[in-house]
Amino acid sequence: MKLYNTLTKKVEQIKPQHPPVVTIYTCGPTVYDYPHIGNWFTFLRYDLLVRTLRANAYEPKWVMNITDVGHLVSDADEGEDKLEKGARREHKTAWEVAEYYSSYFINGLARLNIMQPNMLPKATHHIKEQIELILRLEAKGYTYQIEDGIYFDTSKFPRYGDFAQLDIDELQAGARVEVNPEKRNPTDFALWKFSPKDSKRDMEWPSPWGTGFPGWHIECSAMSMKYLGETLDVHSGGIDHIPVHHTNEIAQSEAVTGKRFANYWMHTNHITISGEKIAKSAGNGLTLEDIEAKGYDLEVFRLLVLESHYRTQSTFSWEAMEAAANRLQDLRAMAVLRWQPQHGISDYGTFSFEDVPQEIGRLMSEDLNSPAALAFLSQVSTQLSTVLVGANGLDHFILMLRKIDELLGLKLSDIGDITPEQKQLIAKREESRLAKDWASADRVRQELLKQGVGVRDTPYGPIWFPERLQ
RNA sequence: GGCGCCUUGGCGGAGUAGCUACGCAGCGGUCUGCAAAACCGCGUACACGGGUGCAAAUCCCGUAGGUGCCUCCA
Repeated sequence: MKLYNTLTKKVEQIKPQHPPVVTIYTCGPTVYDYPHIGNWFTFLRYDLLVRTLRANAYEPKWVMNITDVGHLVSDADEGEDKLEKGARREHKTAWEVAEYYSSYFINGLARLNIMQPNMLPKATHHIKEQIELILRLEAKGYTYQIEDGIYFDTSKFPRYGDFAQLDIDELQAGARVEVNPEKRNPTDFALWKFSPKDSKRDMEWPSPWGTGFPGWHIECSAMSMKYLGETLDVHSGGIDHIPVHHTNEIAQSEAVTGKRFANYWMHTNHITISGEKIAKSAGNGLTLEDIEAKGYDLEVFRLLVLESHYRTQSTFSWEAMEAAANRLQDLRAMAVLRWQPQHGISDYGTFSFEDVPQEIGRLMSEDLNSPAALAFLSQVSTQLSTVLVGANGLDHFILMLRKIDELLGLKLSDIGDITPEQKQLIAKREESRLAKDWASADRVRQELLKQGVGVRDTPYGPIWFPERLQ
């Protein structure tokens, strides 16, 4: 399987260190507010990575952290802790805020049918590991202390700017923010921050240097190494993390171990709404609830995510959601053929049922080309709606649906049968049609439509399909 | 101001040298009692200007527009 590697700027064949296991570390959410659909885009894309690895007979070992402390309003280690800020906003403690949004997030993964990570470690549960890592850095001479904390001296790590192709001097020249004048280099970052002397934080811990809390970056190194070892197979995250967060992770991790931190870096691009990026400050941070309020299943949202490639900046709009909803209806109409074997289903034309998931897997294995996989699936769906031969292919058809779901997570094989009453209505309509009682037949069709069941008449008899209820 | 990226038909969106995906919407047709269903067909898309190649949407240079990061942020 191939994946674009930010480290080498090339699409590469994945070679895990200890096949079939593939270790994956993903930068998870900072749990201080509701995630917006842009956040969910990225998590759906990591899900595709894990599903595709599994389809390739790998065993992904996936760790996603939950940042519940220390992520400051500015990545440059300035400003407030987001958790503390969220606490003030909601008149709760930082602990309560973290708990609430962690649960919400984990629940959201399930709602979106995202594969459950093997572990979802929290930063606050790994303070000891973070302190130990800072001690090791200190022992190697990478740290220094100033008034507000312990910092990593990036000038001691010569490859610092390589990963993000940063020109450090240019960054300095172009910087628009004031850097802490005590820092030795503008790119230096906090490993441990001291609690302010005049106030008490909700979250703070003792450390060899004084009471305080860990810097944002150190948690990822500490937890990934604890659970997945010193060198990861794959590290994934949002494209915005390349210049600061991941650059810092690499610096502090490789400074400690002397080994490469991750062999493959996967970065997901962002989505825009009306040509603008999603940002809380822009007020366009739609949530899953907003999608459901418009009457769309979350599978529709997943299909929309699949329709674009993870490395291109893509667009969200309600028009696009509508298109995705129509497309999903087609796929569902194909899936429910399994409940209508009297019409017969079997292998056909260009592809056998066995070939279909294989082809989808092949396309996904080419740097997660989900748009191509969907294009293929749409062709299959179109052909299947007209080719109906014999009932002996039913088992293979159901297996095909399951395998497609394993790859794409669209839950096509989960769609159940209609009720016996609804089947009776369809039979009743057939009787009316035979009697040429069109008024009665149309009345029944209307009744079924209200229940979300559409019927189309074919040479093989009536075939029902899930109709969108709006 | 610095450093990147992008520009494909009405919309979304793949493809990255040679048979011009796919979906949505639209139009025309077939089937049908009818059909909102299904199927078939259509619109001659690759920002603009140069260049390299037998061949460019695909490579190179330039122009225009957009956008990302350097603040928040996936």
